[in-house]
This record gives sequence, C-alpha cells and structure tokens, in this order.
Amino acid sequence: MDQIVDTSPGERRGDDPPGEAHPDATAPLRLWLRLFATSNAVEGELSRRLRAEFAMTLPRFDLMAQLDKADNAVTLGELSRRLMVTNGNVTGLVDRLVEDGLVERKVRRADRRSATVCLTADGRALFHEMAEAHRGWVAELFSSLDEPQQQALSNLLRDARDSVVARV
Amino acid sequence: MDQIVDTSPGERRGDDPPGEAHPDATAPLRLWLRLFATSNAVEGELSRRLRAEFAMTLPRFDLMAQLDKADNAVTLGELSRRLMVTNGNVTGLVDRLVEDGLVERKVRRADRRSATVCLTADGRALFHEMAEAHRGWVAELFSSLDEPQQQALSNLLRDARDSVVARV
DNA sequence: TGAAACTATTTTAGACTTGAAGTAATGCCG
DNA sequence: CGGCATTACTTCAAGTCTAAAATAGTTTCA
Repeated sequence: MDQIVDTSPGERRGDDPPGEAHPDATAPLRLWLRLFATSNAVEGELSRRLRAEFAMTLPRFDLMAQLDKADNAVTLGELSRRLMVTNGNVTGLVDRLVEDGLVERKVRRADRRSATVCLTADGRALFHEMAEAHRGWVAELFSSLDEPQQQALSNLLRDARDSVVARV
Repeated sequence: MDQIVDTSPGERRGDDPPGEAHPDATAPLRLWLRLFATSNAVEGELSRRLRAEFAMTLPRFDLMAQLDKADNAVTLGELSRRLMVTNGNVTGLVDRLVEDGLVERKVRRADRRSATVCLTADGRALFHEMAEAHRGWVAELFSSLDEPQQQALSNLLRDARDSVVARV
C-alpha cells in the first residue's frame, strides 16, 4: 500500500488542460498517483467498515465472494488465479476461514493433489449480509460522480487495465 | 491487496452503454472492481521491476521519494501523513532504510520527542536512478491510452478521490 | 514399467501494514 | 511549581503478501 511518487509535478487544480507542445513527461506519473490514491482510499475505508461492522478482513471477504459467485466448490489454485494472489496466500486465508467455520476444505478423490473449498451454511449467510452492506458502501463512496461519469471512468479503467496487463 | 467482489455482474464487453431506466445497482461495484484491478496490476508490476532491477521495495521507494521531494529533513510524523500510513509503519521503514545507509535519522534538539529523516548522499543518488526508471515504467504501462484518454482518466480519478475522501 | 516432467498445494523467510498499547518529552494552566 | 492533556514516536500482536523451496500426486513416453 503506497505510491506517493510524484517526483516533481504539483497537484494542478482545474482540468489540467494545456496539452502543449511536448507532452508532459510526468503526466503518466500523476495519473498513476491519482489511481493509487483513489484505490487506496476506497480500499482503506471498505476495510475499516468491514472490520468494524463484521469483524472481517477484505481479503477474507473477497475469497468468500469468489466462493459465493462460483456456486460450486472451487480448487485452491482456481481461487489463487481469480483473486490474483499467490498459492501460499490462499492456503493461509483458507486456513483462517476454516478455523472460523465459514468455509470447508475437501480433498478431491479424483486428484488427490488438489483440494476444493466451499462456503458453509454459516459462511454463505454471513457473506450475503456483508455483501449487501458492501454494495451500499461502494455506491456511497462514489456517489459524487453521476451515472455518465461512473460509466466513463469504468470504461477508461478497463482500457487502462488492458494496457497494463498487455505489458506485464 | 484484493477486492474481487463482483457479486453478480459479469464483465460486459463493449462500452457498457444501456443507461436504462433504473440504474444498475451493481454498476458502482463494477467500477470499484476495475479500479482495484488496475491499481493492483500497476502496483504489482512496478513492485516486481523495482525488486528485480534495484533490490528495492515500493514502500521504501515511496518514502525516499517524499524525502527527495521535501528537500529538507522531514519528521517521521510528517512522513506518516504524506505517505498516508500509520506511524508505526514509518518507524519500521525508516529503520530498514537506515540499515541500508540510504537515509539518516537525527533527533531534534528543539523537541527531543521528534526526529527528522533525510536522504544520505548514497540514498539520493540511488533514488534519482530509480526514479528515472520508474517514470519510464509508468509511462510504458499506460501507453495504450492516448494523451486525451490519460487526461480524462486523470480528471475522473481526481473527482472520484474527492468523492471518497469527502465520505471517509 | 519407470524415470522425468509437470501440477497442486504447503511451508518458509522476509517484508509490509494496521490498531492498540506503551514510553517519553512538551505545553498548559491553576 | 506541579499535575494533566497532548504530541511524537516505538513496540507489539495479528494479519496479509510474495518468492522460493519443499512435498506429494499425476502424466508422459521411451
């Protein structure tokens, strides 16, 4: 969690219009700075509320969201891919969720290397409760932006992500 | 690092146009999902390159960036505010940077509670080298977006951040 | 068949992060 | 002066995360 690089340009207010002769070499840096700051602010606030209201962490919530969406049992490897985190990370998260009785681990008979994970009844109930609150929080946090702005931002972010992913 | 919530809507391709009667209750969720995925992808890649090329972590780089920008010695508390992280976090980061000989800690005579930090000569030299590479990487990662797109995205992100910060 | 390659997961070491509690110096004010 | 709140920083416990090594099961193919 970081990224306050900004090796030079100040926060210029206004619509940052110029678009002058040679493009500002620090413009992408400012873009990244804002992307990071925004993402971080949202993540931090959601994290705080989840902790305060449900004694839950964001990573665990995200893992449960994948399980809820999947409907069926999912392997650890698949979870790792969907959450975009390492295998070892998923192992630990699942361990803790199992301790809390929110998910279940089952070894597959078909391939004894792999195990699947699914929500318990308790886990599913809790998740639905949290998900509803979570959806409301997200909508609230972005509520200064109107529909078209949110749409435009969403589209640009999709393009940005594609740009990044293509170069990783 | 997470957030793969997405409790329902698939990744609709195209420009997500509809804009129908009652606004999709999951639209903000999709926006947040994309924001997070993009930020995370960039952060991960910058982190990897920084580690590979300079044996440096992003948090330490960010801290050094603040010191470079500040020009003068900065107190730990000020660093904490600028990096938007807790005090305890800064203490540890500075400890490790001091071990590496990249920054210096000085107790202030005026107020013996507080200490200031500044880059060493080595630290400053290394930072400038890293910052140049870093700027290039960021520009590269976003290079699929043209100037106006980057500008538009940057502006929307500023609005989004303001929206979030106003509600935290 | 059996060795080598591959796949799925766990383990480990190291770093980062937070929130809460602890320590120490300073400032306020009766 | 002297107690008390405040401020600055450190310490601590718990959780998250990664990269790399280890473990174990499966597949391939000579």
